[in-house]
Amino acid sequence: MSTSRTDPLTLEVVDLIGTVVARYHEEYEEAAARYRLTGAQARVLGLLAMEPTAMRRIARQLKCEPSNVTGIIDRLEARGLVERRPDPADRRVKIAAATEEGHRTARGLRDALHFAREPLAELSPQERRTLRDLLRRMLGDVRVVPGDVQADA
Amino acid sequence: MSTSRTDPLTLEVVDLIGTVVARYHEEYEEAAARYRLTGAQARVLGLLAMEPTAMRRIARQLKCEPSNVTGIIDRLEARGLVERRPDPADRRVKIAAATEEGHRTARGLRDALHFAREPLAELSPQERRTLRDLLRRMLGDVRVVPGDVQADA
DNA sequence: TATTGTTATACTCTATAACTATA
DNA sequence: TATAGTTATAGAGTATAACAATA
Repeated sequence: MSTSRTDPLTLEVVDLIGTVVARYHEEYEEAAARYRLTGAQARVLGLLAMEPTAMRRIARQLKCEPSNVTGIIDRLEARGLVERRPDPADRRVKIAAATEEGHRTARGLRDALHFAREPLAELSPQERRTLRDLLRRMLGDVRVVPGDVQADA
Repeated sequence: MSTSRTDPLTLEVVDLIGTVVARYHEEYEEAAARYRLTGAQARVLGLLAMEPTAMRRIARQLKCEPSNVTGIIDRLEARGLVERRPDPADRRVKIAAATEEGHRTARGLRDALHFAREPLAELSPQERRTLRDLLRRMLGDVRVVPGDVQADA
């Protein structure tokens, strides 16, 4: 399989994707830094701005150990961006939720992500559709949309 | 500028790119872990497998402070994957280079990166060309190819 | 017993500042 | 004096193991 590994065209596309990945991260870290957040903190805040989430579930979404989430939430909570709430249904679980200020920060963070807009603005709607379709096929198309549905675990 | 920010098509493309970025990183970390390397170590080893490089330059390419490179190279050197050589031209600089085993590891690492091949294999040559052109335009086309030419500093 | 979140510990990456040896 | 690499230090993310509270 994959006779294409050394094919120049494939290599160039791979290289371009690498560039996209690199630029995406630069911009993400930059935007986070503007709010004095680390990448991990910004990522978690973004999650919580979508939906209050139990610690365990945050760990799954971050693909890290639950013990790490404690510290990240601690730091966000110390800055008033997040709060821990008890789960009425199960007294073992704690649900982390963005505060009002947390939501404001998450909004600002999202707006600061130039990458999401500027480069794509170069492309016409038709071209964006083409890009979308190619990316979909590249990713196998089996994209579970938002909620993540704990397809992990 | 950017009236497209809330346009569903653009949002979907942005989301797809986010998925590409996430998958790319997962695979990278996974491949590195298979060789008991951290992401940073794998990245540096990859660099050095291309070309022996002075400490300062490694820092620029990693976009981190030079002091951090010392530790990363220390750990790679302790495992026999990298060695430090003096620069005949300037006795202040040290040049890090991959050892034979370092080159072998870098090769294995590269081969382990399925992402580079599998997903692209789904696309026909014509589609890959289209994807290449779209990505090029998206990235502004001003891509300085490999060598990095210390376009930073 | 099993699970949730936490604590304790250790390692790596990161930035900052001060140091050394060259230049 | 300026630069290359290092050391020292501190903060953050990470994994592992052990623990309390709850299920």
